[in-house]
Amino acid sequence: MSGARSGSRVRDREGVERVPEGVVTIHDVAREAGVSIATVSRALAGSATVAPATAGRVRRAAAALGYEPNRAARQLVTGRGQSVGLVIPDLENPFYSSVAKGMQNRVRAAGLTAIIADTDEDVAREREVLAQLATDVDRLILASPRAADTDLLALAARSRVVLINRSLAGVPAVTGDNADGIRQALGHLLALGHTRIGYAGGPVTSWSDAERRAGLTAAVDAAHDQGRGVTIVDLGAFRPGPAGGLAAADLAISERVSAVLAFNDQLALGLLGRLAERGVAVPEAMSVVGFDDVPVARLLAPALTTVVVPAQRMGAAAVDLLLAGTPAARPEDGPGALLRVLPVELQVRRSTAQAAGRRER
Amino acid sequence: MSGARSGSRVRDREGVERVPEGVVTIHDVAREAGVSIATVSRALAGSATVAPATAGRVRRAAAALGYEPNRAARQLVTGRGQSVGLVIPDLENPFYSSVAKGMQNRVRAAGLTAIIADTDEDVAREREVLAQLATDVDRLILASPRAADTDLLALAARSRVVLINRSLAGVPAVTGDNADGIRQALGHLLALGHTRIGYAGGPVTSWSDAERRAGLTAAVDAAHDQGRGVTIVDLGAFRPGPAGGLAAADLAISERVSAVLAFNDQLALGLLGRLAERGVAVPEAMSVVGFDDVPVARLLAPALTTVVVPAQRMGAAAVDLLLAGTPAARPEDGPGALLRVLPVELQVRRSTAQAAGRRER
DNA sequence: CTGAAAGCGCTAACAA
DNA sequence: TTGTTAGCGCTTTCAG
Repeated sequence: MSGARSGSRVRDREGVERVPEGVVTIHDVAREAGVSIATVSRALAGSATVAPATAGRVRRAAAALGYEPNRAARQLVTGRGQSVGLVIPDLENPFYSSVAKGMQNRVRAAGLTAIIADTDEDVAREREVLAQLATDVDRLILASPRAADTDLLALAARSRVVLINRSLAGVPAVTGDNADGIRQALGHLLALGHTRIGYAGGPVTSWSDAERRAGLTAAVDAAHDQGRGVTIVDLGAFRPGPAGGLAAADLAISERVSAVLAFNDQLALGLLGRLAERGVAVPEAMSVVGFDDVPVARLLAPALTTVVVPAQRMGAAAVDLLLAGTPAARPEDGPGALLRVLPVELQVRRSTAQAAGRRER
Repeated sequence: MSGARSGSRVRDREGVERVPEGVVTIHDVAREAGVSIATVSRALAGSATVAPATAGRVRRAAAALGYEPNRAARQLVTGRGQSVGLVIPDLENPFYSSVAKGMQNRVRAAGLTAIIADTDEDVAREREVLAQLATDVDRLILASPRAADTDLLALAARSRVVLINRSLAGVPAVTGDNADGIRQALGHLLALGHTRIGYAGGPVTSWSDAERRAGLTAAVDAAHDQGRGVTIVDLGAFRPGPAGGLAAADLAISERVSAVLAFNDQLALGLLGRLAERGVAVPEAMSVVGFDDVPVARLLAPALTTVVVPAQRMGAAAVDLLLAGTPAARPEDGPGALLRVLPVELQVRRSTAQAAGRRER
């Protein structure tokens, strides 16, 4: 094994010395600093067993040469990759864009790289993506995964996994406080005098939707206990894009509800658009509440009343959980042991008003 | 060098044979198929110099064992990575979300992985990101880069680079037809009788904005040649987010223009919001035209008239250009040689109407 | 505290 | 057509 192979290539065909471009290896640094490559490796890794003077010399040499360690080589020997994967249902959904942004920022701050994959809200696609990603990434963040519990568990057994908007025994996860969010939203509508309220749900496979529905049921029960009557009309399950909101709007009108709680802002956006098209004034004739608070929500006319979910923070939190010494999955712990629930808050804007019947107050 | 080291680990401490999980190497496949690792490598790479029978055996063995080649190892030896990087200014800008989505889809279809990095519309951040990315990716797609020509050229000399929304001598690029788009938009406004039109520009560092301004000037000159008078009021340069649109709206009002051409939809969104806030009816009192056609544009009330730029297709096209045998950068060719200009089309919706003075027609 | 040396899993000459 | 072998650049024992 010849120890001095690199460096020769810093001379081009004319034999002129040039700055080695991009191909500076650990050997070059070693030669420059007058030490062995092992020492360079240790010094740059911040090992305590390197004399301060030596370490300084190495660091200076590395900087002077513009040395950047080769990630492939490092990964090959350590077996641990330098990247984390993020799987999200739809990059064009602003909520996930924000999650991705927060995640990507934090990942890069940690000196790692973020690999992002989009599954188009499709289970089969998700499976493909996961299989492909699993081969070159051993740390994964899954946002709103549609996969079955067993598949997720199998994945978590091989790789470090953090879930966003889903909880599973023993797998660390980050979610928003769905039940509380829907409770706040319902409370707001009740305070405005609405008694017949539609719920435009998300996909049946959505864990978040299940949580929000459960929270809604609980909140309705609580209201009844306090002697307040409310009727929730289940408008159905919709694809969580604006298109789904169109259908939901028509249903809301024919069901004669005075307010609609939408599974997410995308749905609410579609609702607003269709309602305007059909000449139903918002909020005068119909109140609409969203969920997520995507950036455009406040720019709409009327601005959307919605539950603020800290999307970027969720992405960042997931990274933190992933990078922290997450204990191995232990199903005995049950869900919740590693669950980070972020608080959410209702943001009242222009899309909600008093129920029509109560207008005279 | 011991040729048979792996495989021993398929027995765990109790000595029970198990399916080797995730650590199947080329050696395991070679043993299973009864050939050498070199043959496995060739067979799986689809080399023609392998006997069909052997190739079949290898492929079967690989499948049976669930073999997935180690990317780090491959990259280390070939020097060529399996991933392509995408650098975009802002993931939360829906236009770039779409670009990212199109890019990511195509990249994954090609069996590669997409690394996405966000620069927050910041030159310094972009530099950082580029430096970090350059170390582990040798194929890069840069969307609307803010970096100086020289830096970009230097980068292109080391890595395969494709630009989106920027053109540079010898570097392949994909853009929308900015001049034509603005021409269509202006023509629409002229047809509606507007004669005093505001232009809400993007950042001064934006190549797209420069193109659109140039296109606007040319279109105005053409109009004058046809005896149609138009005055374009430069409202200024704004950060391309909705916040920028707020300021632009106030300026548009005080400048008494009857229509505004916005650099992009984000700006238009902010404009619409602020205009509504100030009680200026759109389109009755003020027409607004955007650029990009982000998904929400059609959902606004009023729906936004805008220039449709095929964002996803741009992302995909950039990948195609990147993966095709792109010729090395040859500045002699000048810009244009490797430039793929995608057609754009004005989509007329509700945010534009006849100029107030002409209402009586 | 430092250096020598052994590979990580794979591809690509070079032989056979 | 196939096998042998030399590394890719790096981390990490194991000796000094």
